Amino acid sequence: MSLETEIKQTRPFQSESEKCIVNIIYTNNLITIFHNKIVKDFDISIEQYNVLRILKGQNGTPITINGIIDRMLDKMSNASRLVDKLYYKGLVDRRQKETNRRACDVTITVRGEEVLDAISRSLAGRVESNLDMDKNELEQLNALLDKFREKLMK
Amino acid sequence: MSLETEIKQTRPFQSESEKCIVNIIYTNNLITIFHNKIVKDFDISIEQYNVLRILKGQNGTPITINGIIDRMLDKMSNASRLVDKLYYKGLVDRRQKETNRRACDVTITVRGEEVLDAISRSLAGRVESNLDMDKNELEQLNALLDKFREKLMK
DNA sequence: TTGTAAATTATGTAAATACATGTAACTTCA
DNA sequence: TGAAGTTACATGTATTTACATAATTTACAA
Repeated sequence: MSLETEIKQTRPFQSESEKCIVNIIYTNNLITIFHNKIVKDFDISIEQYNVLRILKGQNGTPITINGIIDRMLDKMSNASRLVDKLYYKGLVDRRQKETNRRACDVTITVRGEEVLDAISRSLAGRVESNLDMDKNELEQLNALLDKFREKLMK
Repeated sequence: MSLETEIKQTRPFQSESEKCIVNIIYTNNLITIFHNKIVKDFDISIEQYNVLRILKGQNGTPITINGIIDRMLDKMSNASRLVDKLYYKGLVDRRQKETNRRACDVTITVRGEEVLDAISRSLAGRVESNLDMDKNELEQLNALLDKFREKLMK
């Protein structure tokens, strides 16, 4: 089904680039819907899940709130409060740095890793396994998205 | 700059499809940031802008709230209240249908069209004009996104 | 040292959102 | 006809978000 049909758009897109933008937004929304369904079962939000992923990626090295913001996909959220909520759920640790008492060190807890792994397994099973596209095609899609962003930021 | 570098991810992605998902989310966020900047000047939100676009696409034919929801990219939002806000800004008209008094007919006002056109011009100037990619590449990107969604929904 | 600016995070607040529920209008079918 | 179920939208409410501002610590220049 074409994008125009899916979003029930009557008029054609004015340009291929306009269509690209709408296409990315729409595809992202689909992904979000899938992700939402999955993380809801684990009682955290997508943003909280992303923070856990960042912490796991640190391999034990602590990271500050600013470091988290740097690595967040959606910089709009309030990292302080996201960490706050994860902290009260026992999924992350947070302590003042010694070298800089303004900053704080955040790490993922064992419990946090368990939850993250469970979510990742669930995601892999229910989303990524569906994506039986050629590796070539996926690489091409990634390359084109990279180029798209590069042009957009220029 | 590679996606891994941009989001400062240390570990490599586990699969090309995982990378695709993150890539789409990240690219969408960039688009959102651009769009946000632009519509803010016009004192409406992105969601409200999308509703105006849908109404404009109707070419004068009224549409119900359910019709709007059907066509919305992000079905999560509350269409009633979006229309409400646009109504109080004088950008849309809303009246009870005669054939079905539960339903309501929504149309864009002249003022609404003016605002929409101004935003579209601004977007075209500041976003789409940057996208000087080959038409071929854009078409390919669109096709790959279409396929991606198709697989995801399967 | 001391005053001023910058960095880092936390908090206050208004608005937006998600989700559940309410309400009125319509449909169906015995 | 009229009770039960459905549809279409509005509203209530708890949570989240965006944005501004505060609070604390650090850096640095005079």
